[in-house]
Amino acid sequence: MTTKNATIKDVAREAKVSVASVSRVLNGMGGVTPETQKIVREVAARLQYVPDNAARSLITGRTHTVGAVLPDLYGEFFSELIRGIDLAARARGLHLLVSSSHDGVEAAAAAVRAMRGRVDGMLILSEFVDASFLGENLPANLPAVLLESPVKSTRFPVLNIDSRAGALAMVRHLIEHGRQHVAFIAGPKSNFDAQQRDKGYRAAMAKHAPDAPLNIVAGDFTEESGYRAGRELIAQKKRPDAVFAANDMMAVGCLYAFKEAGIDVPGDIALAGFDDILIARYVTPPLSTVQVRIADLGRIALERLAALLDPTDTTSVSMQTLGCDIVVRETCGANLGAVPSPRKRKKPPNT
Amino acid sequence: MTTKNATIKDVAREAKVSVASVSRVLNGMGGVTPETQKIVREVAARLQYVPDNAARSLITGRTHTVGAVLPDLYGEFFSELIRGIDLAARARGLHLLVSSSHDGVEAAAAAVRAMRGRVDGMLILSEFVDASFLGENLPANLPAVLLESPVKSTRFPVLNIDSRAGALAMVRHLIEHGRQHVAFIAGPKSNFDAQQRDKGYRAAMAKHAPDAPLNIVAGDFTEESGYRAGRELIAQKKRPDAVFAANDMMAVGCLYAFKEAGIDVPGDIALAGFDDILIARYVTPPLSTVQVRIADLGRIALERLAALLDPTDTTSVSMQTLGCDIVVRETCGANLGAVPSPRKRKKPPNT
DNA sequence: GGCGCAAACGTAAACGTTTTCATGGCGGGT
DNA sequence: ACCCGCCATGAAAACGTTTACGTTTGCGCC
Repeated sequence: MTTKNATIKDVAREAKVSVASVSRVLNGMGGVTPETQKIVREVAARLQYVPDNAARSLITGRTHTVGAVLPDLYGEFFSELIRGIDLAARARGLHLLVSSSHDGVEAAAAAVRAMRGRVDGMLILSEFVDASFLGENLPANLPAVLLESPVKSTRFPVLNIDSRAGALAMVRHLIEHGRQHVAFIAGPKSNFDAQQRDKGYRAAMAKHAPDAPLNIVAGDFTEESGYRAGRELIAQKKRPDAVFAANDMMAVGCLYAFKEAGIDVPGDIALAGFDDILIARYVTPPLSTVQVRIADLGRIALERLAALLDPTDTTSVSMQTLGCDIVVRETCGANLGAVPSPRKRKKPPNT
Repeated sequence: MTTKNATIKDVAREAKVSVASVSRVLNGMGGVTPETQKIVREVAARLQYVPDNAARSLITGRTHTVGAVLPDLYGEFFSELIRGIDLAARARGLHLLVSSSHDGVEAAAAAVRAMRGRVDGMLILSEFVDASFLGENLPANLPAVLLESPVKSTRFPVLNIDSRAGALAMVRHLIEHGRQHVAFIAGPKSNFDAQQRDKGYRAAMAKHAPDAPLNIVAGDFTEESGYRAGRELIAQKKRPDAVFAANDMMAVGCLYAFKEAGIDVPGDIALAGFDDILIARYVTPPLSTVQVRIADLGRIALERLAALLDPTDTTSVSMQTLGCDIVVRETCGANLGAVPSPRKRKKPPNT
């Protein structure tokens, strides 16, 4: 009998009760005699009955699914993010519909629209999303949480990483450890995080090294651009004694440029990045950086969305910001006594 | 009017036609006058009508969604796999429901069952899945494709990475470049890939270095275990002149052990890993390894599943194996003239 | 002008649930 | 003994589609 899946009616017939009672039992609604419950459960198990989700959500209007709309996903950031979301979703009995890899505003809009009726709410991380985008594409009454977004909305919670504070802390740390001229390798102008990190750099310089000149070179988050930036910094007549890159990949590229030029890190120039990607611990010397708890970001985003979905929850829409921690390794020069040794990971990597 | 979404009936009423005609127009079934079509489309657009997926799939039995059940995956493998799947799914107008992070057979079973009625087919990658598991948990008639699985089934296509061949090629490569005693750091015994790599090592030794003894030390895919294995190998009275680790993380751990002991890599001992994780290029010296095209794995898996879903497609159920490429960097000692320089990545890392 | 046929269109059943409402039985309080 | 209310249960409506089938309409042809 693998040919047809059992329905609630089959269960009702076999158990000699009505479909209503079966539904009540299986949903734990009460109002059913223990004996009846027992029979129903037995029959359901025997027939391998599993409720049809389509029918269920047709009538209830709930899908128990949330959508995650992400940009072209690549690497650690997104795997960690999804991981955090997935874990939190599972804990709440929610399913996760992902839609990643859309690289333009059109693709993002299509992704959002296509989720209509499939999800109870959405998590959106996209640089293309602004207020008007949401107005046009998001179905009415569909809750959504925005990640890493500059939009200030009263309709949607926004969850951001406090990149600015992280950058500020790192630059201050460099200065407090004796560096005077801290240069900054910027990220793409259109990127929200890049902007925040730029602001953090400027704020730290203004506050803690008001006499030092700002020294900002362009970058685009790639290792290649970090390498170019590194060479550019070396060529300056007055070299900086510290470099803060807007992300780790650029810091790594910069590190290679310095190595190539025979510059000692951190002796001649200190270096720091942002993100704490896995590679950071493995370059030589290990890279000091700013850590973001990405899985937490995903988890919290999902929790906020879940709160929106829960009618009994009355927490108001708001904006929230997640702090980051600076991770002192060797390139920043503040940890010279450290002994390099194999690092333990919390979990085994997967094949 | 953000309060209620329009239904097909609203459209029918406004357009002064029946719901059947609206359905026909919107699904392009023909049998409708061009003028009527025009009116219907206009009204539908005006009301922002979007068909309800639940109702639709209730009646058609199709969800246009595929499920991906994955183990507790970390890092690159996960993100690349999802990436490949997602891209291919989008190309076919399919949605992707992911369920990862289940670490036991019970969790896997629950994940599979919960997809019942939500998906048209599933992609399953889990060490807990075998024939009896599928029989018990997979709903009848639900197509599925198994990834990285030892099961031989006539009901499901299986898609594997040819880890064995990759391992064999790498060990042969080491031997062909003058190494005699190649040691192997094994992975977890229960892991399918680890088993395959073990077999590849044995096969290569048997064929290309029949006189050399097998030298296998235990590991569990963690860096930590690689480090321990490295120390163990150093302590052997007759040290190997090459080490092949079953994955890159262990190779990295081993590399640290060798560095700590003042052993020159690849001068004294050559080293190679498996996976080509991002870190491999960044350790010093860069790690030679075996590359797996993970995104391709995901893409092909989805394509096979899509073929299963398409009733007009008659390709028969079968097993398929994906080759891997060896990546020669510096630790294997076959590329001594190489100049370290910043590597370009195809894509910028995110954030 | 009547007949038949095809095209356009409408009616209603069906999908598998949840949920409202009605019904019957039964126990307890007066 | 009677009535009231509660509890377990069942019947049926409702959710929004698709689609099989029936009905109308227009048209050509004898």
